[in-house]
Amino acid sequence: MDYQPRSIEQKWQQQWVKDKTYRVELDANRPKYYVLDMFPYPSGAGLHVGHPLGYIASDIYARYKRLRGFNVLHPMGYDAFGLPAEQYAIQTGVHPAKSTAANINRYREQLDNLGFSFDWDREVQTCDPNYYKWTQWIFIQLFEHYYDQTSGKAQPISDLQGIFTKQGNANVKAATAQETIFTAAEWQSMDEKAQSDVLMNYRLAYRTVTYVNWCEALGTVLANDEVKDGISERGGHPVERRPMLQWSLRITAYAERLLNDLNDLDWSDSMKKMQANWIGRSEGAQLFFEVEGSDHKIEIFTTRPDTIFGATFMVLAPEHDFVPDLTTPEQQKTIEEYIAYANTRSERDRMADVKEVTGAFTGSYAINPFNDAKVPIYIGDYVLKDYGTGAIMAVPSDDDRDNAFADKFGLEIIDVIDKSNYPGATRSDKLGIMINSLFLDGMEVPDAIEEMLQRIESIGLGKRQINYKLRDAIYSRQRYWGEPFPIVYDEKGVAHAMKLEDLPLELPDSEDFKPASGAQSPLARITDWVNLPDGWTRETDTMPGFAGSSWYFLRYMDANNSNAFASQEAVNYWQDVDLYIGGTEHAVGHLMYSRFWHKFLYDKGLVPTNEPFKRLVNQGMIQGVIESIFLEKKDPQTDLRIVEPAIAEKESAEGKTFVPIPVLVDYVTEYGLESSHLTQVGLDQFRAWRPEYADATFVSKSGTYQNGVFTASNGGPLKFATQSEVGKMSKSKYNVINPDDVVERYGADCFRMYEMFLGPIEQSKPWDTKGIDGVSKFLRKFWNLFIRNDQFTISEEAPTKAELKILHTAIKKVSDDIERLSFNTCVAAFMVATNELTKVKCNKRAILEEMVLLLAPFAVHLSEELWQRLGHEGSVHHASYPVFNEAYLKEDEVEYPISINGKKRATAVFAADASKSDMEAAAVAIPNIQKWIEGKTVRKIIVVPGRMINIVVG
RNA sequence: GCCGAAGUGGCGGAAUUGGUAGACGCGCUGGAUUCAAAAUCCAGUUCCUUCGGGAGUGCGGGUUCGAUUCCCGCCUUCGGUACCA
Repeated sequence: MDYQPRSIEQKWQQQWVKDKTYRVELDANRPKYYVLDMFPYPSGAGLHVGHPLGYIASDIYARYKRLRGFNVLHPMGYDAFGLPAEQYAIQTGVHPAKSTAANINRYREQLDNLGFSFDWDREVQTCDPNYYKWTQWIFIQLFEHYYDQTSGKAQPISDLQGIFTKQGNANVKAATAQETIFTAAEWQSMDEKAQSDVLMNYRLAYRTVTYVNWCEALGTVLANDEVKDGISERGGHPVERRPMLQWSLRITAYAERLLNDLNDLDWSDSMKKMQANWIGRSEGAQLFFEVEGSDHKIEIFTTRPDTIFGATFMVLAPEHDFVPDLTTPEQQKTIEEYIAYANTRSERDRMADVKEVTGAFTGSYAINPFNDAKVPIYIGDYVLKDYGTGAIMAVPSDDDRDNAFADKFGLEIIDVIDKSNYPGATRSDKLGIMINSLFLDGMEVPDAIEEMLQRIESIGLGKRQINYKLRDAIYSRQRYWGEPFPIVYDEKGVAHAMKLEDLPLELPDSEDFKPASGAQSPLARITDWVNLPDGWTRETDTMPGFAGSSWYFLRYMDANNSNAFASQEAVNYWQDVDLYIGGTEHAVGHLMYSRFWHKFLYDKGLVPTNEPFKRLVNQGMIQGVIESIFLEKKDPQTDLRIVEPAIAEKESAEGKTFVPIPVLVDYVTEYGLESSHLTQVGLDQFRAWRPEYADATFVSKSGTYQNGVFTASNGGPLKFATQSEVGKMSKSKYNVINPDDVVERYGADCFRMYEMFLGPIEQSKPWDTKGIDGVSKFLRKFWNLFIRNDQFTISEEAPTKAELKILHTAIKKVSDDIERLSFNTCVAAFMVATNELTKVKCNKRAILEEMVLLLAPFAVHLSEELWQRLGHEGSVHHASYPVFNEAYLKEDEVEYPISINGKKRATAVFAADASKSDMEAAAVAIPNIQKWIEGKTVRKIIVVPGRMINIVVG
């Protein structure tokens, strides 16, 4: 009766589906627990062994909580709208709906293979109209609300219209782009279009012209978090800044709450820091500089009002509205040339040479409000249009960039801070004593900042202000495969939200999904869909990838509800996510947007909690080994074997350099692979293919490779040498390992436990099958505890004290470690217990039954099989967790390590209740210890009961 | 540059509150079993050693009876971020 994982696993997987074992219902009598995984984007490549790492961890935790009596919500779904499916469609002509459905099926098979306890009745797919109906609905809610700073929450736009009609906007404190103040009479005299334009400045979902990240290759705009290093995160295409009419979400209205509420979350510090950095709060002053000979007042933001006497010039962003007016005729040409130059620079170019400052003089001068000094006004692209006010006062003495700019243009530098008391302080540190600053002279910098803030406010020059790096989220995509906007425009171009009863607005089925050149969405070409009666038209952009994922965790609570995004009963019961497991790559995108939407729904009273994810854990990546092979040759001169690493070149500032490869291994024999598993990736370099990609043929300068034989063009013997490095698992590196293959060979229980055994869940580590045999051996050993003479045999005898100790040590260790998500040490604890039980030949029900329960969250199939063989009717996964009893761990005697000056020299066994003085005396008497004390004075003896004894001699 | 995390045997890693450093597993060595191999089982496995002992958790210092753990200063690696005024 050998352990046969595959047949056991298939049997139970089918049984669980039949019995709906993992179905979960709202049950007000039981406490809830919500364990969530970040749902996957179903890509064409399928799951590799890295994906399930987090899913296994969350599954173990969910099962543990279930055994502990919680009503556990543990769902799964698919983030199914988005760019990759569409890119694939464009390349192959396969409709995204088709390829997405096929990918989802494949993911489901792979997931099912691993024995997860998901309640599939709650599955969501973001591309399903029944789902995105509510994505559209939430968007409409955002559209129909504004952020009222007085009440500190979102309020209906209709309220705002009421206020405007009665009193204008002067007293409204709101997150808005509206600058002009109007009276009630003025509001009433506006036509519908004008009123709608004003309201747009208040709505949480609004449409306006903004500078956006335009990606020509993808034919769409991207959100800030979808752009990395000036290129698109998806595909790596160049991105440029461009003004376009776009939908945006006013996430900045929630910046302060998004920042403050991080404090109460059980997230890693680094994750909180990442979000805090992204929000980027800074305190300072907003103030105005007058311009000589002009009515314009330049508004600036500064965190260093103390340095204003050192402000020797000003810099505006090249796109700043005042630039044309401030440019003098003499400087016209220079400025135009500079703006043209700035426009040609892509984001990537700009980032590539950050150290290089560029700019141009407008010819105009501003007046320093505190000393009436005339300071020249420049433009420069190191000043960003959309941060602060797009204009700065430049203080070259205390800011590195301003300093570089002053150097380049030969501008005056006035020292205003004496840093001599602070050696090592850098230019931008807020340290030192004010000089050359009239009334500030002699003050410390922090005091000077406060003094200036007060003066600025008291003379009405400006006010204190808080600025955020966080920008509003650009919400339009000029793509096909996304949620259509539930927005229609009337003949005057006024945007109207669709009514709930008309939702979902389904994505029209079209084969014409390629992005258009220019900024037109593919939907714009489906004219009979776009054009409505009476000259009304539909919005043709679609929503971005983060739309559907910003609220999916709420839908799981009541996934099939057609009257609401989820019933209030369900939302009030399930509340929020207790444990959320997923990758760090979503640190600022998905996690920020979800928190924003959740807070908005909270303001509306639609969800009971202020934050969606109480505890967040980021699982590490499982990396692959990237194996490269080099040709090994004989050097004709020295007759030594050499490796020619023609491809191992490094590009650096000095040009290309070649790196010698130290490894000399005959790949073919060493790894037992066949040479047909090689493919050429460079002149003399090959990559090790997995068997499923076989059939390589190539011709190179060095020779010809065909049918597994390499013939060198210059004759001579050839071998392969390999070099390996650790990196991301990716199809292009031929290092993807499919979990199905591992499961086929070792079983799903072994795969699950091995992934956990690899190391801490939060750590990244390379996949390495070397250790899997250890886990496989353990499972067989555990199974064998139940087998005597090839028969399933269980003894009803009462357990011994020693056996109970083994069991309860395991119960304590495993449950403590599960609580702190330390699954690798859980597996070790199971191994220890199993080894010990094997040693004492224990097959008693009283012990093994509890062990099966303990193991159930990990080896989900094996434990179910054993549970049944032990004679139980229901599923082990609906049983209850073993109860730990401290009494079984109590020892009569304790072994103490005895140290001399902190170094262990001997051990001694004492009764558990031995007194300190007895132990001291006995310890000193031990011969081995005597030897060390001899000729020295015992100064002190420290006895930590139950722990150790330390003798201090001198 | 800034922010964050981490450096422990041949390898993955353990040590939860400052208390026996190296649990557990892989690998390796020796043995049993076998015609033989696989599998299994048993023993050993941080390094050095004159076999008394000595050294040892990235490096240098400090606090402590006692430091992988706390403090100060460095080094390295990996993530994040980047003209944010």
